[in-house]
Amino acid sequence: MKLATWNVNSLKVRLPHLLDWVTAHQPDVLCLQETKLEDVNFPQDAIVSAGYQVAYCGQKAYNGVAILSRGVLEDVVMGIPGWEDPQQRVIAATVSGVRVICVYVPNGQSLDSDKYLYKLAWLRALTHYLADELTRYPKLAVLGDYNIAPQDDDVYDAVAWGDGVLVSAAEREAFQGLLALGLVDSFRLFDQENASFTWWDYRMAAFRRNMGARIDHVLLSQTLVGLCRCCEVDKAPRRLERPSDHAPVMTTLDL
DNA sequence: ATGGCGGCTCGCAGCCGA
Repeated sequence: MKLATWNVNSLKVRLPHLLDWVTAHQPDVLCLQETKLEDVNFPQDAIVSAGYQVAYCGQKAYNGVAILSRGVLEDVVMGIPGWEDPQQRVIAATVSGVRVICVYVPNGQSLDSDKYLYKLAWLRALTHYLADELTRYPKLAVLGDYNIAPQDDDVYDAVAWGDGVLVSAAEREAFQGLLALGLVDSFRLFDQENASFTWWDYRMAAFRRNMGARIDHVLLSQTLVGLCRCCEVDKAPRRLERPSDHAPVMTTLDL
């Protein structure tokens, strides 16, 4: 079973890239973030024609998440149950007995912003949600754009990056709190190239210079860790014309 | 690195992303 996540930064603009990519890589499950579409505008027909079932929850201009699946999507849940959030950032579904949760963690903007406080509160709510989900689903995968680079080697230059969003101590503690639940960063189960990133700023030729950050992650419960065969970032779509600023991350399970 | 890009909108300027 191939599980993938991709922040597409507008599904309307990136739909051709998405259709090419699923044809080339044939993921069984693909989690999308930043669809930036109201549900009435979701390109359901094109995705169904590509052979996928899809569940989505979006809004105008910002945020929006979706799960595409080759197999039947069951028990779809939107948002973090019991935690009111006007922003559409979470969707969950069960596929072949695997509980898949797609997350788009808030960016936070800057450490002195209200958006940063929202990010930290949001991460606390997510942590409680995932703790509960782990008691219900031994096979749990949490994929998405976490907007956190967990370690210094997950950014191109930790000194230059300083103590901003993506790397601040409180955000990294929140990420460690997810791992403390028993979730594992599947990327780090395997040898990886140095300076492996999933996001590069559009500005300053950041991709060409590999000035990026690893902020998109596939976390697995212990049961799935034992079945995990590989995890890789596919940088190819970032080289296309009008790319998303994020690359897809793909984790393969022996299922 | 934060002007510089690229998405969005009660659009042509400003907000947001990361």
